Amino acid sequence: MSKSEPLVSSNFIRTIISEDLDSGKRDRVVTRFPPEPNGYLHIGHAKSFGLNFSLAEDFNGCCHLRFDDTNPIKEDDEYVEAIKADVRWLGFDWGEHLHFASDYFDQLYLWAVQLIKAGKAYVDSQSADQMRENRGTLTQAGVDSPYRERSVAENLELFEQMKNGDFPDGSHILRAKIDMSSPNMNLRDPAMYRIMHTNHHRTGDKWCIYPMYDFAHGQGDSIEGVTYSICTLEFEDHRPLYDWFIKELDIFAPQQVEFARLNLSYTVMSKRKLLQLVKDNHVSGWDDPRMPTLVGMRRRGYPPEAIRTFCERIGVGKGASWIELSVLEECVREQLNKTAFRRQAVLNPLKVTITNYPTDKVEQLDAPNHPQQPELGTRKLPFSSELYIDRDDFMEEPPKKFFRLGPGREVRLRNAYIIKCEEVIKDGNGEVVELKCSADLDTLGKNPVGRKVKGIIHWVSAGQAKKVEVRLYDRLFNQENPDKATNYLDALNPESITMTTALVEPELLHAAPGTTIQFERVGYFTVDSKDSQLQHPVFNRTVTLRDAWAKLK
RNA sequence: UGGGGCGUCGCCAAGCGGUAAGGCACUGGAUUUUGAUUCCAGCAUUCGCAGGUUCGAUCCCUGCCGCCCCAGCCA
Repeated sequence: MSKSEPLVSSNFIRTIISEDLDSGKRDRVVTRFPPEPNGYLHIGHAKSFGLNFSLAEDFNGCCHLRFDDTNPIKEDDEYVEAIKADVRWLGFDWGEHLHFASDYFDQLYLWAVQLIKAGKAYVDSQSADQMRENRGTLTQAGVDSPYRERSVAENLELFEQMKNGDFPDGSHILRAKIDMSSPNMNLRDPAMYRIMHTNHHRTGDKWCIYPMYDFAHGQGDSIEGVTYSICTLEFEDHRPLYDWFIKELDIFAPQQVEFARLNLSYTVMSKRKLLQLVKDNHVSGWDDPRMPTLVGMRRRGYPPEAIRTFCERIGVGKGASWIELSVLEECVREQLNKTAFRRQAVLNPLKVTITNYPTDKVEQLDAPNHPQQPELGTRKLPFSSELYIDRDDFMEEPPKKFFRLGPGREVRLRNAYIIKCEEVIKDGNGEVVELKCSADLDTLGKNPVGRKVKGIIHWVSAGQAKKVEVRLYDRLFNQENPDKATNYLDALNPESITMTTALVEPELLHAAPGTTIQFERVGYFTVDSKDSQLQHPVFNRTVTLRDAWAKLK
């Protein structure tokens, strides 16, 4: 594999694979993404499956999608379908390789019997509490279970009875016989099978015993011929157990490789916490645009290409890392800047009357859909004597660096004329309610001679503008790491959503759900796919534009 | 404190014994009918600390220090 110009930076996993391929230790690359179907995928999962799928792509191998459905009480088909949709949305394809750990339940059972016969597994009849007590602590060896030396025949019979449903949940458990004094807790006779009289989303009531992760994962990898089983750091301690089962069973040996999971500033990634945000109505659902879930980001308007770029850009390592939100946002802007049509929208209107423009005239100006891509065409922009501009673009007593509108100042109306503020009208409370301006009607599509006008502001024509609902989203949490708060819920940003109405160009009323538009000088906005109705679009702010002025202030 | 990992710029991250890539952020400056975009420039004499090996060490060795993970019949 020689890449003339590496698009992505190298990482330790690529190095391992390249070396294995060169030395002949491996002759192909098979990876897998193994989610448990118990919730929605988030951006952290995207890092994981992005890694697995692109590794397979780059090394001409393949990547399987396998559902690790070994714990029926938490799993559901709803999640299976949602996960498949999310992986596809990001543009990855598992081809024929859609698998389920539950496909292997028969084989796993046979292997468990094999280990019992070899004296490597036994049925323990201690309670969960007793087992915990006898496991010892981090610095103290555990003690053997009183049932550890049961005969093979007795273990075989008990295990069979477990399978047949003769025992209630929790009464017995199958454990691997390894070493109760191992410094690695995972090797202190780990559980292999537990009794659960629960209906499984795929196998129904065929089974009432289910394998644990440790007795299913590596074997699933082995059955599928996975060469690299890439997982997160917390499984490092499980690797000796992973290898132990493979060795004792004498089956094809995949290699487990661990990398650091993603942490994104100003958000949380744990499924438990995301679930709580949903359940306690801190957000509107898994697909709330503030959620770090893929469904949430999709609804927010983040393009899949941006998320893929993000996953490549952040790299892969073994150190617990925190990625700044700005990295993600920049990926989103980068993608949207290339594709989003430009439109004008006023979020906080201030009336402007053009005193020297006929009151009954409506002019249809031509404005480009994209200033850098003329091939994307133009649209008609209505102009009249009554306009709205954004309040932020006017200051009665502007500071030196402010080059927008102020009394006696000139400014360019984007895509239209240069105007000059002649009069400021206030209401009884002293609040500015209207600006009377004159327009230089000789400045359409050209600059005036003899003077330079630096400021450019956006606007809409009052008579033609349409009112739409706009939701301004901001980070969900106030703290970079919400877990540093006593309770992460205390770090919730009370201003993570602001509802408002905006005045927009008329034709935006018909924008299709899911399309993203740049409101010039404001940000990117996506038509909400859930709450928008015909003639009543709801716009989600996907991300703001970079704002040098905001920094100057 | 037993075991397993990790420490390279504010945040990520290459580098694998020959004298510190890149991205984000930040700072200048140019172009611009988005204070956007684009462009150009700047941004670690130094790789947690202290020793050692070597002609030469971020890369090897030793010892400290700091951080993360593990005691589910969850994954």
